[in-house]
Formats: sequence, C-alpha cells, structure tokens
Amino acid sequence: MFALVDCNNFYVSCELVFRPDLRGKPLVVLSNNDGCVISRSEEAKALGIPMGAPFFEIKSLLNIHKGAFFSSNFALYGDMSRRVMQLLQEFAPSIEIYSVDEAFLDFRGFDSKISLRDYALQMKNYVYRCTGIPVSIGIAPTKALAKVANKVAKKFPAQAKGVYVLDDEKKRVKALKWLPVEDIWGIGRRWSERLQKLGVKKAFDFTQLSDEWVRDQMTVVGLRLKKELEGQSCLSIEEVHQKKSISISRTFYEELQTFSEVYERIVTFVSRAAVKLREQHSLAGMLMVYIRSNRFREKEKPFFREGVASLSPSTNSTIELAKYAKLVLQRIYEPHPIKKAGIVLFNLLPDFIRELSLFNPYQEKHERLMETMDKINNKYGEDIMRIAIQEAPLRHRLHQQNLSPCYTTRWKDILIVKA
DNA sequence: TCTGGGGTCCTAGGACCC
DNA sequence: TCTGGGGTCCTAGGACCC
Repeated sequence: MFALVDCNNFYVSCELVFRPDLRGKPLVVLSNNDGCVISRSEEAKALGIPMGAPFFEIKSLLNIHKGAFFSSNFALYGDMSRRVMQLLQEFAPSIEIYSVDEAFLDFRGFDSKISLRDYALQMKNYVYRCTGIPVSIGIAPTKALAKVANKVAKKFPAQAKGVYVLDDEKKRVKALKWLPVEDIWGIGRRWSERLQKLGVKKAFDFTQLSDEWVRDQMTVVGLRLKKELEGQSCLSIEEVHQKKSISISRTFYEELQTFSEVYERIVTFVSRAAVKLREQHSLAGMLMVYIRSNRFREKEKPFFREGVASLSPSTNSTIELAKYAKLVLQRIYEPHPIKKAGIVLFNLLPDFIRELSLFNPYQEKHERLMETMDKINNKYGEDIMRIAIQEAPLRHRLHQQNLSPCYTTRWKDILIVKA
C-alpha cells in the first residue's frame, strides 16, 4: 500500500499557523509581484475565487467579505515543508517528497494486524500537533489510487476525518465512479476535454477504454495511469531526488528596456541556480537563456527569444556560467521591452566526474572559490559575497504589499508572545 | 494599471553512425 | 519498378504536475 499525504491549502495554512486570528476568513496567498492567487482557504474557495485568478480581478470580492491576502513568503513555506516532511519520515521506511506540500509513503509490507486507518490518523494528528499544518491522507494499492483516496478524504471531511483507505475492489469502483475524469492525476485540461467528448466522464469510464486505444492515443504515460487506476502498481517510490534541470525565472514588475538591465538580472538568476546546482552536487552541461515581452499585451507582436550554450566541460562555477550566459544573451537580445526572463541549467551530471576532464585550468581554483563563497553566504546571509556584475541585493525588490515575517528562518522575525 | 514559478516525461523527426 | 536496418543523440514541442 502507498499513502499520499497532502497538506491542506498549504501556503495559506502556513500563514495561519502564525495568524490564528484570521481563521475562518477568506484568505489567499499571491504569486510574485502579487500577481495571481496561488493558495486559497476553504472560505476563499467558497467565494468562487479560482486558482490562478489575477489578484486585481478578485481584490474587491475579497474585501467585501472581510478577507485578507498575503504576498508569497517562500522562505516560510519552504521551512514549514521541511518540518512536515521530517515528521513524516518517522512513519515509513521510505518516502518520496513529491512536492512542497505532498509526500508518498511506502506502506508496503506492513503488518496486516495494524489498522492503516488508525496509523494514518495518528500521523495526521502528530503532524498537526508539531507544526500546526493540517494534512489529508489517502491510502491505496497504487500511487494513482492513493491520489484518488486523498481526494475522497478531502471531499468528505465529516466521514473521513482526513483519512481514507481504499483497500478493496468495491471501494475502488465506487471511488472511480465518483471521480470526474478531469480530477484524475495526470489528466489535464486537454485530455479531459477530449475524453469528455468521447463520453468518458468519470475515472471509471477511463478504465473501461481499451489498453490499445489508451496506449495509442495517450502514450505509455496514459496506459501506465490506466493500470494504476485498475490497481496494478506501475509507479514506485522515488526517494532520491536529483533534479534533472534547474531553472530560475521572473516576471518583472516593470519592463526592462536595456541590455545591461537584462544582463544584470540574468546573472542574478545564474548565480541563484548555480547555488542550487552545487547544493545537489551537480555540474551543468547546458545552459539556456530566454527573454520575452508581456504576453498579455495583445496589440503588440509577441517577442520571445531563447538560446542555448553547451558547457564544455560541464561546470557549476558561477563565474563560468555567467560568462556563457552573457554570450547567449548577446546572441538573442534585441532592443524590446522585456517583461519576463529566465535561465535553465540542464544536462546535469554528478560533480565527481569532474576529475575526468583533462584540461581545465580554472576548475580547481573556481571549485575552491565557490565553496568559500557558499560558506560565507550561508553564514552571513545570501549574496553577502557575489560576483561583481551581479546586481546589488534587494535593488529589485518584488512588488509585495503584504509579506508576512519569516517567523521560522530569521531571528529578527521570531514570534513574540506577550503574556 | 494589474496576469507566477519550478519541475517532469514523452514523441517525432532529422542527423549521423555502423 | 526497385533504393537496408537498427541504434543513438539531439532538438522542438506538447502535456502534465504542484
């Protein structure tokens, strides 16, 4: 059996831990620059505020109902996530951290005398007691069915109390006959539209399609999903999570007009990405840079350029990466207002293979320099030490009107409780 | 006025190799 | 008339996830 543990309305729940006075109100957390809604409380969902809604469209609705909004505080959410995941590790021999707010736990081979439901309830209460974050848990013979069970747990809180165990054929069929096809894990907008047209309305209908058709139309991914929903496990727990690509991008509050402005931002992205790269002990073999105009401005012709560079030898030196990024940017840049830019590092390799490269005079020097730089920045604060071209810290503040304190990661933001 | 960010996996087609 | 076959690598593009 697999368990899927999912934090309820995660970002909003993180904020509520420190602001219990706001419980019961419609709350949303916004994306960077307070752009769109990325997390909603139950009360906000009840008002009909959709996920991804532009803030300016729902602001007055929220005000009318005495709601509140938060700018995104990823330092806080990341730290709360780490705490939740750490607690979950205590409950299973292996765990896959699937996203910031979700984890799959391997419950295979558990003593059949243990009630999985009781065990999960214990786990849920424990996480809540230690972090204040409410979770829902779905348990089933496959990962896709655990996702389904999790939906059931969330949808019927009164009966399920946050935990649903889908452990026999009757329950499986019942759940699949209930679940709309668009809510299946792995069926997105495109496929649900096509499937609906074919009369496939529920997850159960999807499992009644022929293997051949599914394989043919939806590739092996679709077929795997069908098997999983039928109860045949195809996906396993993937514990080690070495990323295959690392990307950093931003939409700017104000458009950038010159090469040097764009270049400065790109170098900042590169140096952030390089830190992540070194944290997972990887080297990048390829770097991509892209720039684009405001895609919502309909009158103007959209502008989008991207370019790649092969990094030979593969590297994780900020200095090397910045050099390549400049070359690429020079190649693709055209004077045009830039609303969004980003970089992606890919073709990642483990860094121990570095020793195999024969001629690279900078390698050792950079390696030690980067190590020192990371250490200093870890100790004294992000970007205390940086390469010269990189913009000064905080020069480009995000447009954030209601950012909560970093309660758990910054001493000066620690919560003060008055007696 | 205002519209996020970071990932994964798969396929098809072309180039190239033996 | 007819024009091999199989493998690998790369790229572009699509679809999906949270």
